[in-house]
Amino acid sequence: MQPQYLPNEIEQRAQQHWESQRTFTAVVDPSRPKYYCLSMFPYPSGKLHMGHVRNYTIGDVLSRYHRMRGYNVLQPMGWDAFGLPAENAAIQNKVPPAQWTYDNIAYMKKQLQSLGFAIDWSRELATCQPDYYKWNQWLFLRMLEKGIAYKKTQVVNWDPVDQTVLANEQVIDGRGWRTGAIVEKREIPGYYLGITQYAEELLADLDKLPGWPERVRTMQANWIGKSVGMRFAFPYELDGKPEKLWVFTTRIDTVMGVSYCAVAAEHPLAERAARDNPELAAFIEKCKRGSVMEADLATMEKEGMDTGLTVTHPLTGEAVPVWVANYVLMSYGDGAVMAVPAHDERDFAFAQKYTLPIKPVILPAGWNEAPAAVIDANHAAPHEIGEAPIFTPAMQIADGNTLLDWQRWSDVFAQYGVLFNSGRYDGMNFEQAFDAIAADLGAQNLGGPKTQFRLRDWGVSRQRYWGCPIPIIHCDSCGDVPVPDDQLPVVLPEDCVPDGSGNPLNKRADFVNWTCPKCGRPARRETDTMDTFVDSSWYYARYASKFNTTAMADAETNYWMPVDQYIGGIEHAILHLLYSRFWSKVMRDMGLVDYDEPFANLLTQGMVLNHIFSRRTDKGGIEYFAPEEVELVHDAAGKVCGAKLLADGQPVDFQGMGTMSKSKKNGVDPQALIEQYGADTARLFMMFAAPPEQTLEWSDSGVEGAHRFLKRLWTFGSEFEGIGKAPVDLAKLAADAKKLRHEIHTTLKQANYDLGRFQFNTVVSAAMKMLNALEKAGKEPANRAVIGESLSILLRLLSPITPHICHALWSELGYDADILAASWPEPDAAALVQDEIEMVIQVNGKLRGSITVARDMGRATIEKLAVEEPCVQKHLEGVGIKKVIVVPGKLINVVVG
RNA sequence: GCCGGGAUGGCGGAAUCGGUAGACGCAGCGGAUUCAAAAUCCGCCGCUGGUAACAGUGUGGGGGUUCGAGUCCCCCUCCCGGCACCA
Repeated sequence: MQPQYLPNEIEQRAQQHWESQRTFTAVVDPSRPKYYCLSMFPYPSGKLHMGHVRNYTIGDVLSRYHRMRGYNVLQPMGWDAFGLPAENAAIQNKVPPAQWTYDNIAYMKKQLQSLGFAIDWSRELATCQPDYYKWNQWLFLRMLEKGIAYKKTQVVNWDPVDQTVLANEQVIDGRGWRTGAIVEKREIPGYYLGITQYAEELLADLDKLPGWPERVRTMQANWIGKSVGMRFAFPYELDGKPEKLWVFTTRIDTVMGVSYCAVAAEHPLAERAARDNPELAAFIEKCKRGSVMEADLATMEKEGMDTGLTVTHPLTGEAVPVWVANYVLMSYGDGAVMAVPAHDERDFAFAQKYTLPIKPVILPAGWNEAPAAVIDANHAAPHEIGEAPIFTPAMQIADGNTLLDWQRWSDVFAQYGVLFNSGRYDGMNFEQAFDAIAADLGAQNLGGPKTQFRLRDWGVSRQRYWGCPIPIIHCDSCGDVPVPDDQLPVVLPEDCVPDGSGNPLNKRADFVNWTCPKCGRPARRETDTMDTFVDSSWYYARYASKFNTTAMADAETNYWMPVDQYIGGIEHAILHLLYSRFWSKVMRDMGLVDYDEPFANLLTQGMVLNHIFSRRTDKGGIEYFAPEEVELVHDAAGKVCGAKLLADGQPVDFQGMGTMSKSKKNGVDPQALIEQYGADTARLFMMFAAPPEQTLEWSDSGVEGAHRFLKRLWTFGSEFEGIGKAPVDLAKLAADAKKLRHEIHTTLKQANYDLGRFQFNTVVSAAMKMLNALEKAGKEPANRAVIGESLSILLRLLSPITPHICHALWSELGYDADILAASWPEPDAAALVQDEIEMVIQVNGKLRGSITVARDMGRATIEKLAVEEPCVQKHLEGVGIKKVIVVPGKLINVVVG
């Protein structure tokens, strides 16, 4: 047996073995439980990075582990092949996105194969292939028929220089990334999918997903954002006609504290008011500038302007002024809100900025009389910042010289409680007020209770080339006509080269000019393509029906689905996972599949981070630099404070740590690592670095150690060639052999527990501990029986993580032919028991010593022995023993004083 | 800004139910081997004081609960992920 560890040779041989045996080809087998293990498919960006290695190694460990436990395992792989980076590459290199994408797939597939993943490559798919996206189009048409898909206007980022729609990612500080032009919002028509029709089920079914991390379910529930409240109207008259301003609130109990209403800039009332108010028109224009991103809107300075119009409070009949506010979103609810400054932080700040009245209407808890006065912020000087008063029942609230502090104000006023200042609703609690006000509003036909969701419908139209064509034909006489099923797929031409100025499909006469399927006259084909989240919303189901050319899903889909273990980055916690859940439910309701939820168990991998460096371009755009092109500059404390580009020595901006990605050029390619140390070392190192769910800052220090361990394992194993064939007699063992066996089995017990909770880093340390123990134990014949058993445990335990070396050692040492066919090791209960146990002694919770006691020693004896120890006696001077706490098998705490 | 998560030696991390903080590695230091180096092997390794025994101190910061807190509760800081057209 070769005494040297030669990873390249070992790995090639193992991979050839698996390929020739078709080991990982999955077939339906009802006699075994199935285990569908799926890692999120990659975008073919060019090369793998460490985030991929982490993701796919986790999936592979779980696949191989379950296979050894007797499951029928499917682990497929494919490519999320449509998307923006291919168009960016085309702009830069003038290569068609299709060619760039297929080249990348070929390269990355080779990389994945060299890592030895147990993948069924026969089911490989790429979402840019017509036989895949045909079914996107087909299901889209079914949704259109059912009213789940529909058309309305959408707001997009518009670059006025390039005359093109920009993705949020392409907007840097409100400017186009290439042109530096200030981005505008623009309304254009687009298709939407009615995910809100499923909001209730998507929320309720989170309870059916106990195998998902709690945090992901919480994030999804918050995103769906169910709120029960009141939708009601403020009546008004405009241009001689009676109208209603509809708003939604979850705090109808504060309605008597309304001091104004705020509407979005796009609200019809705002636009009407701007007609004869140039100043307001200018303000509305200003609101419409800038990006459409919620994060931008939320961090914006809250601004507003009085429209001069008023509406009528539905319960008091008082006139309520209407303001336009940049923080009100047209896309949420009715695009208008009632404002109660006394009980809402945003309204509170807004009211002080524009000196609007603040009227508390909820009596603070513990108060039994109303505050002495209602605050009148008109008397305040809102721009002077000072200390807010602490309120007492007897105190005058109005303070002419103070800008009130919300923190302190809300300590008193923001909670739920009993109403005051509210006329006939005084003295009611939330529920009573809700019911009474609902009745009063209902009687006037001005609204009532409503459940509202934060979730919005899913806009799927993209004004981009490299995506799945939306199968619609626009006819002047027939309107928007769906492409007939027998003409699907609408195939995307693969030879276009985008240049950054809009969708090149618009310039392709052979694509655009078509005939109307209804009337046969000349018509235009839709050139918008679908959001790439559509592609990734059902690929997991297609792996199962991969070979079916006549149906989207079939019986095999229902055999493999749902995915038993889904593994992917935490960044997908909301969008991708929610869209996939929605899409599954739509497919179910159309009778295509029989499951409610696509992913039974979810493991969310933490991001692999690396340094991000960038520089502003002359035009105001942004350019990124790879960490290896850059030299770090440290401050006195050794912290990174800046960086220089090696090429020109000029400074670049350090943007902190962030997820490895193509667009930020901070990915680390595993290729060099694999070539130098082998795939097993790369896999072992990645699993050892941190537990899977944890964020990981990239560093290659420690790779040497992982490699060293594998070398030691090989060297140790090479001295025991054929040991697997030797008879094992565990009946009579010497004391040190018994001790070794105890150590191996307790370590195995811990490792199996850790595998069950996906903590692979400690499984690796368990394997290291086992090897340490074996090396220490001595190789004399007396120990050989235990060494033979231990090595078989160690190799099986480690094989999901480092399959190649374990495959080779397993057969060289003479165990069965294929380690993948071996059973998973379980600890022997007899080896776990110990006759003596060490217990720790504390005095007042401080560690002072330890004693060794017999396994079955009684509590009283242990207490007595412990107290007699010199390390305890030392601390008894001048004090008495109050009590003694004994934690069986662990510690004794003597409390003195 | 909102939602979710995180912070433990010089570094990555461990500590399962509130019970020995620092497992297992990396780096470092000392030694063996070697003509020498690499590789390998042995030993030390939180911080402060001490030759040592030992003592004090220590899990982002502040407060609390407890015989006992990295772990539970309250407040704060910083970092990461998401915020609907990056995927």
